[in-house]
Amino acid sequence: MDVYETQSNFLKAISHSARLAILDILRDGEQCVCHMEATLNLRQAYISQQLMVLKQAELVDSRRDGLNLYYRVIKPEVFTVLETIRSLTGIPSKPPKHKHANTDCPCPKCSIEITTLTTSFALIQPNK
Amino acid sequence: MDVYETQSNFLKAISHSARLAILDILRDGEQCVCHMEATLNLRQAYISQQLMVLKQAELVDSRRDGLNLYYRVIKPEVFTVLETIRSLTGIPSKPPKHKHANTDCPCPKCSIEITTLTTSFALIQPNK
DNA sequence: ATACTATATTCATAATCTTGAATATAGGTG
DNA sequence: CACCTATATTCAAGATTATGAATATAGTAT
Repeated sequence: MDVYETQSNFLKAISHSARLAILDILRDGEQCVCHMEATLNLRQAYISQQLMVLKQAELVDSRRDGLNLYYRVIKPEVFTVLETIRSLTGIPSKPPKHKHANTDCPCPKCSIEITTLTTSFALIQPNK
Repeated sequence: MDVYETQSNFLKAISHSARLAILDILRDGEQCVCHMEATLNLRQAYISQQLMVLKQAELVDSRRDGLNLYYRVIKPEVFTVLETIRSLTGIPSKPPKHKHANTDCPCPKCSIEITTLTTSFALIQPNK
């Protein structure tokens, strides 16, 4: 496969608002699906679909802990790309870490960190 | 428009092999369309279409000099993105500058620089 | 086993992107 | 003005992506 093809495939994997939002969540470390669901206010199946795209692109991987699956970014350079894009599009650099946008996520990890919760995020609209 | 939307639109503009190839050509400064045509071995109308996409994304701009239109990248950060993507996809960093892949470009600029020509590039296949 | 929870997969349709073909236009030249 | 050259635009069909809905599965707990 052509080098530009390889690169465009990679870019295509992240050229999607929901996937960008997911990656942004993973910026602060692994998170379970239920957490993304609660934070992004998107249906579970939908998030799972997008996670599969990221996984196929070998950008993320998951780890099971009991009932929950924790996803994490395995190619940290992707954050460099996101930061550059952010600056390119004139979006203020790193927004405040959004560990948890609400308290609806019941996973153990969230329950613990819930105490330090402060910020909330705008919902993303599916597609444009 | 949502921030992630803005970012994904930007990414979509560059998630295309022909456009990546064009940007790569523009890495070394402005170039006329005829030059890209000769270098990439793609039809003029096609290249023009892709240039319009890049232009709409405000990634490039053009300057006329006589009969020729010279395009240049106006957001250099895009090269940072390309470099990072290159490393992400395991493609050896900057390839040799490909000023001119062949001698078929008749524009004044090419005629002058033609003397230092050495490298050639693999053709890109439209789409995947 | 049964039931429950968290997450994945399949399917169908709509929306968007890709690309070739034909054609138009703008600037330059005689 | 007539004609050439370089580049842009329009159109249409095919390919790919996005996404909702329904459903499946894997791990846990009883």
